[in-house]
Amino acid sequence: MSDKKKFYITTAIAYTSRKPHIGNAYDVVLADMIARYKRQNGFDVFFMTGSDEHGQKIEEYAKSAGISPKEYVDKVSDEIKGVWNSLNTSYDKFIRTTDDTHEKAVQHIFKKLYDQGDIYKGAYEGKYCVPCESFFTASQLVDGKCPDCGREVIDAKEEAYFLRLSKYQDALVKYYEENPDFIKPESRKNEMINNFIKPGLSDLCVSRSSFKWGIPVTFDTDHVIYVWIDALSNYITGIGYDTDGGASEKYKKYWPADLHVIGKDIVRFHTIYWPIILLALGEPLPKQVLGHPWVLVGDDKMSKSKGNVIYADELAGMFGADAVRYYLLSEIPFTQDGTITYESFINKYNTDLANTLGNLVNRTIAMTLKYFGGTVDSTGKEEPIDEEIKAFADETVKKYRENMETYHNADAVSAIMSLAKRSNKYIDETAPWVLAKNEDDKDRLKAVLYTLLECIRIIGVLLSPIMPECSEKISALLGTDEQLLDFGTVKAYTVGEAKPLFARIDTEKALAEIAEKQKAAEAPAENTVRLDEISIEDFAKIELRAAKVTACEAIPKAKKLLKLTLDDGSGTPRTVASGIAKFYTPDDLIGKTVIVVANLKPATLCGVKSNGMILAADAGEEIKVVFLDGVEPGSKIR
RNA sequence: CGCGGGGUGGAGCAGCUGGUAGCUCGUCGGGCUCAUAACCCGAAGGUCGUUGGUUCAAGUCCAGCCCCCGCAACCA
Repeated sequence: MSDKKKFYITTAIAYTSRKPHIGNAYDVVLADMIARYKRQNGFDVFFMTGSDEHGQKIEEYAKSAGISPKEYVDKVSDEIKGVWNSLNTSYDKFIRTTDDTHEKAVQHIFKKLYDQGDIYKGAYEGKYCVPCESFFTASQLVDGKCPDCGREVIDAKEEAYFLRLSKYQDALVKYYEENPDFIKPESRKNEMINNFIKPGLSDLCVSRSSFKWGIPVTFDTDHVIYVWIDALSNYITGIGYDTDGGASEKYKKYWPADLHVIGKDIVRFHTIYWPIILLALGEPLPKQVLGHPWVLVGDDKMSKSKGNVIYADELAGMFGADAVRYYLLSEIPFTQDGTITYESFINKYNTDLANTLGNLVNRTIAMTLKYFGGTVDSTGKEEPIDEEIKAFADETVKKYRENMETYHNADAVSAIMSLAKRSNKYIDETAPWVLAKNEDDKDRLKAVLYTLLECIRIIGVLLSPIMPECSEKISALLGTDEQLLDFGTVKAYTVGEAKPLFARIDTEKALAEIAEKQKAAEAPAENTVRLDEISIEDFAKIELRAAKVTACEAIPKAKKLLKLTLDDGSGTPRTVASGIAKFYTPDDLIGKTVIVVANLKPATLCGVKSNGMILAADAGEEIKVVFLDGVEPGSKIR
């Protein structure tokens, strides 16, 4: 029986639609750092991550891949594990929402909430257009009619199950008030309160009947349990929660979670829906939710279609897991989105890891070997300057701890690097190579090297949650695994052979290699994906006409939309909305002739009724409208 | 007036409860040679988006405005 304090930490479970990119991996690396830090500080840590494997999207992806959803998620789930493992993450459990135990537990949870009246069968009520088979809210209607086809709509309902959020609203607000640190960073809390709670919570739809790939509602098999209850529950089902009160020892020990580490995009689910589900179940609420920012590539969100995705396991393959962890943990700010590019990655690697840290260790070990055959102890002659660096080391440990406790990891890392820099400076100040020339200075030289070795040892220990491999290498080099952070704990050193910790990267060469690889990988990418063959008859169904832009204006509420008025030769002006406002001004377009898809089903965008679309090319980031010269409006195009 | 975040030396960021504007990279000059062409020192460079207010004192508090970025509005 251990009397260690427990610490239960989770990441968001990754959605198995496709292989996770480095932004998804940040979640797990961050959680892993915290888990390792807590372990190092004597906590009994349980660290869980996993994959979220249900939903319509997966059903569709599997279908287009020609395999069953289960086969599909098995594959992606393995990929996710592979990426997590490539980053040396120390999770204790990887839960999958297709695990039998999870599915059963979720069904029990759903049933329990239903039985006690927190979930009820209701209906989406709305306006329904029968020919279009679509639901609309009153606000979507145009003149009270179907915004798509303009026909009359009828009142209609679609059955679904709902969770009563309103019932627990007050309890939730109270929890926020009593636990001011529940949501981190603070700004996200304000967002939740202002955006969702203040206006009043409306009940949440927790089932779907439009797709099958999910956990069935036991007592109503037309319905499948929707993501909220399914995915969020993983945090308790994964450690053995049981609605019948027969929860496992593990559950009793670890719940409530001490920290949910998640991306900022799902803060709402973890700080409103999840607590309410728990309130309804009568279980304690998690102590804290950390909503971290995103990792962007350059200025952009990563996305496959932009071709700017960076994968963590590939980076780790090239430069090592530690380097990837180091970048993520030192370069991503606490509240704002961070950025990664190959250039910045390599730059950071070279300056911090190779130059500052690696070189410090290397030169110190080399001198210890050269001047003392590798063995040095604390009996050397001290001088006042030694006190300075010792004080600096103590200060570093303090700063590091403060920042680690509040998850300001970038600041914690920068404190460590400051000590490495201070140590490099100390070498310059003491000039060991000068001392080595004079036998009388031998004692002084010993003190200098001993001081450096102690600093390096401390650096190594501090780094262990951030770069576990590097930390181990350092302790192997120093021949000690002493974890105490007090300066002077280790009295004597016998060092190993000097080996660079991080080899410098030749930036240009590395970038060229990466570019090469990308080119090879990009060739068969989305741009060149071909659709199925169609017949000439199919093509003939599309009516393309030349049309002259007679008027054009921006749509006030829309950022991307322009409203065009076209002369298509029919005599009546045609209105079309087009998402090109970022690339064209109205003046650019007026008087020009474009190609319009004339028989496209009308739609309403931002309150503008659009009859057709104009043709434009995706030119990288830009969109270029296809213009025609010298063609009469109305001319047929084929 | 949909919601939220942000605008700090060339780039990327710190600056919590107000009192000499910091860090990393980059640039320029110098030093050293133990070390991975690494390390150390110095310098140049900021009206802290803008206007007004509170205060003995404001990036730091308040108000208005401008710009950027997310989300939402199903970019036909």
